Amino acid sequence: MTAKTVLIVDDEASIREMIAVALEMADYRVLEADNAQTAHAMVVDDQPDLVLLDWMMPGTSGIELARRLKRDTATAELPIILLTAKSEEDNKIQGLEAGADDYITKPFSPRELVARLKAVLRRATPTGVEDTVEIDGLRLDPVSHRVSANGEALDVGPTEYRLLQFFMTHQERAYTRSQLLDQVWGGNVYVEERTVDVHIRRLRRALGDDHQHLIQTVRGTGYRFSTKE
Amino acid sequence: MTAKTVLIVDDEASIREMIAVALEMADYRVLEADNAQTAHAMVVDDQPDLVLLDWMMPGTSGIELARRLKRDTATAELPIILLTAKSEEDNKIQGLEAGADDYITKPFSPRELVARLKAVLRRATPTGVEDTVEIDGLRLDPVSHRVSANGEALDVGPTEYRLLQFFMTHQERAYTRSQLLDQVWGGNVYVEERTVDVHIRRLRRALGDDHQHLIQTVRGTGYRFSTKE
DNA sequence: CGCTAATGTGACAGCTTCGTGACAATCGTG
DNA sequence: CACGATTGTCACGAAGCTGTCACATTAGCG
Repeated sequence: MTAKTVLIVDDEASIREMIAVALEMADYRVLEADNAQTAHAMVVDDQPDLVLLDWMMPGTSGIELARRLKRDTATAELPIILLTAKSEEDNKIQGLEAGADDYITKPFSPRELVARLKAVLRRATPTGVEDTVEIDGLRLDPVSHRVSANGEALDVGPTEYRLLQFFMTHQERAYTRSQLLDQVWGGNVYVEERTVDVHIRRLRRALGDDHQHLIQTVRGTGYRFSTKE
Repeated sequence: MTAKTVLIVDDEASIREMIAVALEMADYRVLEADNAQTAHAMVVDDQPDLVLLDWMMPGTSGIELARRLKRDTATAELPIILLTAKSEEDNKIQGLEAGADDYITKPFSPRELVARLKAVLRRATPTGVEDTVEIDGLRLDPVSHRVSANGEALDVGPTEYRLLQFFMTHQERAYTRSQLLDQVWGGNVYVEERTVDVHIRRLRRALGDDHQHLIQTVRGTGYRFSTKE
């Protein structure tokens, strides 16, 4: 088994250092970032297996970054452990709601940190890598987060990307607007059902004349992705 | 799709009224109760699909009722949305711990209320799994929501689809027009019986020459789906 | 072979669902 | 903070579906 990579996000260098040492002794690869901005970039570029995220940071807070990562399909599966200086319940709950998989209250022992980190990694879905899907000349690459038709790049918005990814991995099946909202938008969003129509429209337009027939309307029900007919 | 029933529990008549109007405009059936006692009785008797529960009420508080409903297996699955006048985090947390599926802070817009109610109901509704049926080269696939004859897709309207699905899962048995209206259209619709004939006609046409013999007329009674004769 | 009741069929007005462009609010970014 | 991108919502028209009718056709019966 190859060593797991952990991204530490904290603005205090001393803490990063302390954690890094502990993790390296436990045979993890370590990346560091001191703000949410670069952290996000590193998640995209280096694809760590887990993120250790400080709750309190100047600028975008840790929790914001967590939300952002969980919202994006490409990074939604990435396990996150929140570090929090306060032991207040509020933080715990907000953190877990934001999608964190665990949280650790400072001060903590390196031992404890490593133990919980292992536990989270163990729980983490082994899916990890998402495959590139190519159907009928239409190609979606989760790694580069790009869509192309016959080699030519298509301009697809974030929501349309998620929608397309969902469809391409769930072909030949009709979904109601409700189900799409659940699957693509996420369970607890309060959005009108007709909004789905609009994004279907945007996706169809982005796919161009060659491929929009793949997104089919199932009258009275919803939509379906299919190569047939 | 049958209308969902929502039980509003609040001691202030004016608030109930406001909510009731909003919900009725969105095509929900509305029940009202002004205390936890009667609310509990109505849950048992009328089996609403969702409960909108005020947090602050004289006597047994809303949260008590929520706990009680969640504790009882018969009502544990019933989604509950808490209404709370205070925006304090504490309430939110207690409410969610008591088993509420969502909470809304007053004041709220009717729009928001309906939107969140929809979202909660969406999550609560289990997706029924239905099997593909294939008879004599005619195939109906509930998953892709498609009908095909010997592999070729058929263009079937929504009502004809439901009609065919019913027939294919209830072969070799004659149904009166009245029974078909009950089973396919749904219990409480007022529709002329002859309307069934028209949809039978449309279904037969959609099935094409190869398969329309499957839909048989039972003179003086109604229709039957059968491969025989 | 006529007669009658039951069923088949085409047409159509009204209704529902879907496609689409516009727009304001929000988000992400420099 | 300002700009462009993205998002959710709406209004309106187009397209499709539904229920009903009027009339044609058929089955059953004496």
